[in-house]
Amino acid sequence: MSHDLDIVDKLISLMSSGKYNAHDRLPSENEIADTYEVPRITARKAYERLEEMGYIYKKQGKGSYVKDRYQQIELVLTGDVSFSQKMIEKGYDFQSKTIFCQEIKYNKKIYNYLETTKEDKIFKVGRLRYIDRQPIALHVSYLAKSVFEDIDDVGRDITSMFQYYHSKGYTQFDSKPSVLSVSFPTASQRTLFNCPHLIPLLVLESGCMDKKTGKVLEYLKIYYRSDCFSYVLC
Amino acid sequence: MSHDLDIVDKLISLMSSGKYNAHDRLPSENEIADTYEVPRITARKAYERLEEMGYIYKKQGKGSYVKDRYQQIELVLTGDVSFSQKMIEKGYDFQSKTIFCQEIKYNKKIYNYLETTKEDKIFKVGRLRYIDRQPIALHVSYLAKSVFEDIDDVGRDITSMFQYYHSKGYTQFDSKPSVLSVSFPTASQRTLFNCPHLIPLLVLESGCMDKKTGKVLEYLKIYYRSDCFSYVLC
DNA sequence: CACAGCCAACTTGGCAACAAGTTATGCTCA
DNA sequence: TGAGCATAACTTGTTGCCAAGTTGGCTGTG
Repeated sequence: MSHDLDIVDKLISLMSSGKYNAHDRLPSENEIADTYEVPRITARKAYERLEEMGYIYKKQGKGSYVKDRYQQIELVLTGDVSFSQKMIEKGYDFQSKTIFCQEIKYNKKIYNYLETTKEDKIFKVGRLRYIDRQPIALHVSYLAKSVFEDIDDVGRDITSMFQYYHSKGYTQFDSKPSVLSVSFPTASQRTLFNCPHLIPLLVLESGCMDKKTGKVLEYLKIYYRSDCFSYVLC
Repeated sequence: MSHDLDIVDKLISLMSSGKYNAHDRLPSENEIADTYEVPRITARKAYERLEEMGYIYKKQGKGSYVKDRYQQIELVLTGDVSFSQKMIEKGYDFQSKTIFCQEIKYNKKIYNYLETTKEDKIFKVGRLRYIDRQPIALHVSYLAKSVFEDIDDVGRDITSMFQYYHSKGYTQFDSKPSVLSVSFPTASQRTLFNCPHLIPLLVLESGCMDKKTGKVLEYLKIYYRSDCFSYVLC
């Protein structure tokens, strides 16, 4: 017991065990250094990590405090029902905001996925999802202009993707296989989510097809703050 | 562009874009400090973070180098087929080692899940999974002694859980709903996985029931190194 | 020329001293 | 007595210096 990561573990277990509660003041860096018999710099590093992991916040001249962790929202990972509908059904204070709609430069993977050619244009539509006014998920939909002619005009006004599909005459859908992975937020994602760097994001890649024709309508990438959710598979 | 996290982002994008490849030597801390016009301590912090995220390794007196990232193994998240079978079918160099089998102290959640009482004993069986000799997943099975009388004797010899079930007369199974979450490894998990602290773990909680009687046989918790896998949902 | 050894110029690692911010106490003065 | 200000004792934040490790080139010697 001497490395800073050991102290991180220790403090996390003390916080989750209830020894320290939300907004409690933690021991000062010097106290930590004394109790664990390490130089202050080690105690300090431990606190810096905890801050980046979203467990604590610090106030210069005052001390370090336990952060209020977000509630764990149960999220069912299936493609059939829209995200907003799921959230509203569960009774959450849900909001959604479309934050961008812009053309992307050529990208082999996405163009192949949408079964389109280099001559086509593809737009990405970003929608930020809020629960209790906190941004907790980012949906990025990639749509081809050859399929959705007016996407560059109306993209920023889309609130529900399914509604938009309906207005284009697509009424029944198949979901393509979903791929899950974990990543860390980039600078812009950190800004959007207003979150520390070391909060991992759960990334869900999927797609949507028209059931009748089999045409690929959308390539979808969803980024979830992993500290806000637990995910239920069926 | 001045914070250490911005430099982390920048370097990650340079590495993934192919500007720096595996085992390439990265600019020294001082060079980073000069190019981004920050004090060396900032450059240093950025490198420390990258090291803990598993992107780079450092050699004192020599420099910092790009780490060989693990291949992404596609893992299908369904409870029907055993983990080892899936891996072997895909042609991976797969190994499994049972590393512990011990009684746990009373824990309400697990006891309830296994539908047993405080008088019962519950054992946890830990199996570490290797691919290409690298530990990449930890399976922890919780089994009740009332269901598996000889678990404390033979627990350490179990290689396949399904085989063990068969030997007890259970032949057909139902999988309970799976819950997914993300966490960071504890000290012991870090030792087992031989990994830096900031590699997130994907945690899959599930259970196994006997199809005929509906009896809950097992509470299962699987920890996957998130940097080794991409997960496919069906 | 060949080779051994030394030294200088890099690298990362660690730490101590100082800076800045906050608070509480106690002193001064009306 | 009471209000206000100075100060001391904490807190976290920052920086710069030196130690330790590695490399490669230069130099002296056979």
